[in-house]
Amino acid sequence: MTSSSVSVMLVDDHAVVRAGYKRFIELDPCLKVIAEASSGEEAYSLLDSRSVDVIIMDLSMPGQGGFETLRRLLNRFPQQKIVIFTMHENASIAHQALTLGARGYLTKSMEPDLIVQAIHEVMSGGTPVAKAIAEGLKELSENHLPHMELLPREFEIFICLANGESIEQISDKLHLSPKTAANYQASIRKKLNANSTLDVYQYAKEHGLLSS
Amino acid sequence: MTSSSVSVMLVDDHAVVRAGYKRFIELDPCLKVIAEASSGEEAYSLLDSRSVDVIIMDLSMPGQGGFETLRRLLNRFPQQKIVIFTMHENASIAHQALTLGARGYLTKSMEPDLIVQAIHEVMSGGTPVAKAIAEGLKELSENHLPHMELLPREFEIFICLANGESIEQISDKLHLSPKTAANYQASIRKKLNANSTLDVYQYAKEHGLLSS
DNA sequence: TAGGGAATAGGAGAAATTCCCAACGTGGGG
DNA sequence: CCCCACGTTGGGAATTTCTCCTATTCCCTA
Repeated sequence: MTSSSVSVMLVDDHAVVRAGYKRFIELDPCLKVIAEASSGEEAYSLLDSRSVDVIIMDLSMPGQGGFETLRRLLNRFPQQKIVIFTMHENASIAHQALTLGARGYLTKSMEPDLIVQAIHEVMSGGTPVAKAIAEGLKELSENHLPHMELLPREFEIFICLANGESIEQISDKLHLSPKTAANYQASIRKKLNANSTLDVYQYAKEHGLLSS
Repeated sequence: MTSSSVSVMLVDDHAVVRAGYKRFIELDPCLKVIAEASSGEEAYSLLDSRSVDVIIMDLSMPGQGGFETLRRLLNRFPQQKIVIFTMHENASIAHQALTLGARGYLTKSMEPDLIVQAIHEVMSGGTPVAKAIAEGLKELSENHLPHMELLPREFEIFICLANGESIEQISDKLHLSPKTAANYQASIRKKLNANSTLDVYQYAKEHGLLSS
């Protein structure tokens, strides 16, 4: 069971959105929103003067963004419970956030009462993750990321593709028949579960595989 | 018509966010939120049974997206006052929305009380636009970027493409023949001087036109 | 009321993609 | 030493997608 009173800080750059959280969170008498911040920097300095049990934080914020904020907060306050609450329905992003130390990953499309529930879960040591995201995370299975099973040449061509090079440019550069390059592209897409050039690009980007 | 009482409908896919609007809007006794919808389709059907003075609508929504919703609503109810309220701080997007017939363009980073003020402005025939956006619009009319000469429909599809949606997804979402969507893609690529999906994506990214 | 621009979509040919399969080398295990 | 497994390379054929052109419809405006 949870403690009698849980203090919460909201971090979101949109005042209107914070008001939305707040309304739902305060429906639960155990929860108290005792601070709000509209940026990572603000959250950071607020924590100097008062501590809170849980921080609910958006990822898309002006300034140095959500990830950097998360990193800094946890660097200074390693035990701080921080739950991400964002519009990004993306398992790779969630994975990154959780790897950095977030204690939960909720999305704005969730039913509001699940948010309250999630706060209690965090307080009792759990790591609430939005259902759709949890499924995505499972698929990703860290040890066996899709791009790990690309053959050497496939990987090489994958990087070219992710950098926006065309089949023709690649086949030219690597002295391959355009056919071969196209065949590689097909098998790469299959292994990465990508249906388009953009998917390939985004896969690479999400996994930090881009040269640029 | 004096604003003794103004009826408002909120359209946003995030319940939590709607709660935020609502709290602020209802601080003004003249304004009454009499309906909420979480999608364009829902808004559309709600309007069959009741009319409202002003619709406050987000642009990023699942299903048929904000632009398509705007287009359809105004097609059916040409006089309907619709104000966009979104996180997109981008003048190009605002320009498109206003061209389609939106009566205002507000952003979620605005001071909440300005939203209330903007509703009154719309009721008296004005077109409230977030300050930063208004400045951006001015600049846009002075410069001339390739994407400015995309037709409304082209622009809409361009945004979809830049977000990685396939021709099939787009034609499905917008109720177009795949042929039509493909044709749009061709003319978009021509106008933007892009040769691939990735080029389109990168153009959008460089100009801050992406949803994510 | 005629004209023009926008939206929609079909057709034909070109291009890209996919899937299947074949050839070739190389290196390690029998 | 030989053979086989596997990575690499690409051809062929069927399929899908893309491009360019054209046509239709609708709506707005002069």
